[in-house]
Amino acid sequence: MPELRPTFPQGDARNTIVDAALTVFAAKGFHGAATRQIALTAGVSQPLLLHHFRSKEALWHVVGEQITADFMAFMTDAVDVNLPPEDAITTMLRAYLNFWKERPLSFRFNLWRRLDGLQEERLSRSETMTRPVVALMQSAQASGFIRSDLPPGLAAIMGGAMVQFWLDSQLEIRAALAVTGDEGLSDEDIIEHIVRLLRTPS
Amino acid sequence: MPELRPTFPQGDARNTIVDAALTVFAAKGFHGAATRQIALTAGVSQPLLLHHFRSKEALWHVVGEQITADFMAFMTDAVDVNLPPEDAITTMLRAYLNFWKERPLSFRFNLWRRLDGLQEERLSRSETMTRPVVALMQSAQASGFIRSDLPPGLAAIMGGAMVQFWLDSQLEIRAALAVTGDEGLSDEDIIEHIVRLLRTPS
DNA sequence: TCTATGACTGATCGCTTGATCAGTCAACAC
DNA sequence: GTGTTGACTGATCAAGCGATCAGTCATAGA
Repeated sequence: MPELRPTFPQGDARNTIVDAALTVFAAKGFHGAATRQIALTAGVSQPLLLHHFRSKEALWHVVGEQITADFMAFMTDAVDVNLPPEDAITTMLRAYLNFWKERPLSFRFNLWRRLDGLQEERLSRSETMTRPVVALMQSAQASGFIRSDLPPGLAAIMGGAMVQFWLDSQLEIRAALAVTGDEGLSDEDIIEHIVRLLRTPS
Repeated sequence: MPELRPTFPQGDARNTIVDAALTVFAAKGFHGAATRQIALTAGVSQPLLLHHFRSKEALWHVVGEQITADFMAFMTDAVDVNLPPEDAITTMLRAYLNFWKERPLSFRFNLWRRLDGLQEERLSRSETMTRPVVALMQSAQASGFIRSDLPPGLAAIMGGAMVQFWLDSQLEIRAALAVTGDEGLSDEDIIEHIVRLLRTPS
């Protein structure tokens, strides 16, 4: 017997909407995205979207929270603080890079979020995400691996800055490298270079 | 004799509108900003805004072009390639940092622009801005100042990435530094650290 | 079987948006 | 004067927006 209306399993429509929201928000930002377009992308009616989420703003918030949660879970899983410092740092940078690389929509959403979000929210989120990295740098410095003339907080930040920039501006960077004929750098090359900059000179 | 309508010198209203547009665009991005609010900020009527600029998009474009032009002029002025490598690089980083620091609105506008803009436009703009820096790094490397295991294009990019990140996330960075008690880093300290990372280890 | 709950939609509301238009007024050329 | 140009405004338009509401239908507990 044919069903006139597709019956989703519980919570399925909701997830579909969140996915569609990520797609549209990532492309156009909060103000550029229309709830109607998100609903269309998800294949549901626009009132349904507002049935599951109190408002457009609430939906935006849910998408962001999910990304943060995914990221934290992923990093917690990937980073092993018991590895020797070089491996621990390399692994962490690689995990960071891969997480966002595999989620270009989430990455772009986060860029929008940084501009739209409140300063305060931004700060607490950043602190949560930075604290374990700082601790890692600190112990790697104690063991002599990270150069001693660099405050560990700064080492964490600068490593992150360079990976972030590579993710954000890969096309531009390749253009800059092409000027001197240094094309074809891989993700792994970049990580190697970053670690070499941060470690104690031999 | 009192003038019922304030008579601006030629082009004055236009400039006032551009200034107001920078303020509102920087705060809310393209889609978040309303032409009425820009006009209100400028103290003129909204139709006047569209009299001077064909459309909201055209105004956005003019604001962006002006920022790019200002930046290029400023950097051309500030950078002296005839200085010894260390001074040249330090001067350049300092100029870059100061330019954006003194223009927080332009800085924020540029962040929006990177998300809204077309990939293609982004690429050509970036190349114009990066090329002289790469050349500088190249000559600084030839003289032995910049570490030889770093492609000059990458040195330029990583220096830029760290300054950019410092500008973009100063609050977060200070929070990260506070974890290990390394507060109170000045702009000058950051520049010193960046140069030390890039230079040939002694 | 009756009732209640909740996912879901079409129609529509009130508002804001970018843009247009008719018209005013000052400045300037002739 | 006369005419033209261009800066400028109030009124207004059509479109798009987020949100609401009445109503349908399937499910589940009594």
